[in-house]
Amino acid sequence: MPDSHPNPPRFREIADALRREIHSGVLASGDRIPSEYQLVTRFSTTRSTVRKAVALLRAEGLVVSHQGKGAFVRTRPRVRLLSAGSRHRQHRDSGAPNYNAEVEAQGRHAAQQLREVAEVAAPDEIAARLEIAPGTPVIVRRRRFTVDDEPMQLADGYYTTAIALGTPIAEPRRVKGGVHAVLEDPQGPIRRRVARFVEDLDIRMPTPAESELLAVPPGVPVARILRTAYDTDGAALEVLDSLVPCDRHIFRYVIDVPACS
Amino acid sequence: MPDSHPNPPRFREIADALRREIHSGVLASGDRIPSEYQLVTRFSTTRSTVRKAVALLRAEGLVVSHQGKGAFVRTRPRVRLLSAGSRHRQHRDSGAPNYNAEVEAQGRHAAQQLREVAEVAAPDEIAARLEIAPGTPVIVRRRRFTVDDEPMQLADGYYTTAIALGTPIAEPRRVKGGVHAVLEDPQGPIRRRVARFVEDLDIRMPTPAESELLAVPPGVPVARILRTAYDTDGAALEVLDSLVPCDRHIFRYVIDVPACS
DNA sequence: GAGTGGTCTAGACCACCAC
DNA sequence: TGGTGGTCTAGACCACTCT
Repeated sequence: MPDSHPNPPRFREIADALRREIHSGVLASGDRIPSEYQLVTRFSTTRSTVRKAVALLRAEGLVVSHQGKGAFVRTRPRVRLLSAGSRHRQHRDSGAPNYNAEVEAQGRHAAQQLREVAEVAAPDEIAARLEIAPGTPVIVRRRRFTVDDEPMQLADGYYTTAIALGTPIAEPRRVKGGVHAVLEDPQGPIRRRVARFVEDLDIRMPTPAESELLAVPPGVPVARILRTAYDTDGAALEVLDSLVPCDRHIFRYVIDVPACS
Repeated sequence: MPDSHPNPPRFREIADALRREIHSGVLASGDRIPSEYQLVTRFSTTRSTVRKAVALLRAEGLVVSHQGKGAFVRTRPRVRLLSAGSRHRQHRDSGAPNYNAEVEAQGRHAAQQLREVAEVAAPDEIAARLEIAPGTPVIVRRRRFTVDDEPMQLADGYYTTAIALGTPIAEPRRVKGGVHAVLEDPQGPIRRRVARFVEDLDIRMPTPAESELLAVPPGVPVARILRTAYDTDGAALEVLDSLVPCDRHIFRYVIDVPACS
């Protein structure tokens, strides 16, 4: 006797019921949700229907499932990513200013790997921001940040050859004091002051390749951040192209309003 | 003769093939992708398998499907949301500084509706930022922003009664010149200067209720932004709680680095 | 080996759309 | 009316995990 599917469809009702239990705390972070067969009997339906309900929750980032073990309510330990001009110099000893310091301040262990230093043709978006022609050779430093051994961020720094060649920035090893220290070193060859950052955030779902690199479960968006650093004359010094999983971060921006109109 | 499913599963291969066609331009923005039955014959599989492949693309935000019509490659017309302290005063005549001005500058029509002005008990997150006890009565102004009649943002502004009562902020109508003008009006009762904003972005998948309010298709993340405005003494003046669909916006932050260390 | 989630087939009915 | 996507059932085999 198929009384058919009224509004809302069955799988949605099941997902709603589970979502309520998660938000109300009946199912806490890390708990295993009932197995598919348990849900089949509880809601008296078939397995594909409960699977569709669980898939919805997975797409919302509320649960993760592991073959052979079960489906679990996600935990979201998060790191705050802070962008604040006024604190930039205090923390610039890491390659990505603020990042390491922020993480350590939250009692966790931050690390970064230098994946590659190379000379490449500038991609369009990078070239536009560095104010050079697309395809011009540029230096790229590709890094990967981890927190407690979990991948947290991919960050590629781009520099014009005019700035980077002949400096530690173009060398395939870590830069003592960080790249910004080299840019600003009053005794160094560059001697420019970072006066402004412009950050563009594009938030979307990851491609399969990206979700593998960052080990993000399905249903978790990523932020693609293009941060351009300018000197006091308004010339672009660096473009940082980074990719961060949104479930592992909270973004915080501090914006000071000048007194003059 | 079931030769079973090798690595990668069938539905993933199908999704990959379609994704390549979308990214390579074979299927352009707005194009209809092949119907499910066409895909069934093309990949010689069953309908549920191709449906699962299309569901993946939908979850990635690459396609939207309409019952009875087909599935289409998504178009993403976007508005830039700019947060820059230095331009704040130039644009503050709208309720949400910068927003209207930014949109109009991009040649589109921005509008806002005042959904409600009410006195409510302060939610925890709001209370913490306003530096008052949770549950204390506060004034909330709930607004909805549209661009070319499409919902683009929900923005609820919270104010302490100490600040708002007896001012236009607590009145259920639009505030001439915007709320910030009232806060800063040198002839008005408040006379505080907005000196700093702190924005916290939490990016996640929407709840079903939220996706309905904002008319976001599945597979599109939302940003929940809590922006606190502080005066020159560091006292909180306003907390703006907003929700924006990420596929309709690009976020831009301009951060000025002070000269002194 | 029992239990779990992952994938797939085969077929059905429904709701919506365009002709 | 025929085509489209949306939902559901019933049953199968696989891969993984735990005991």
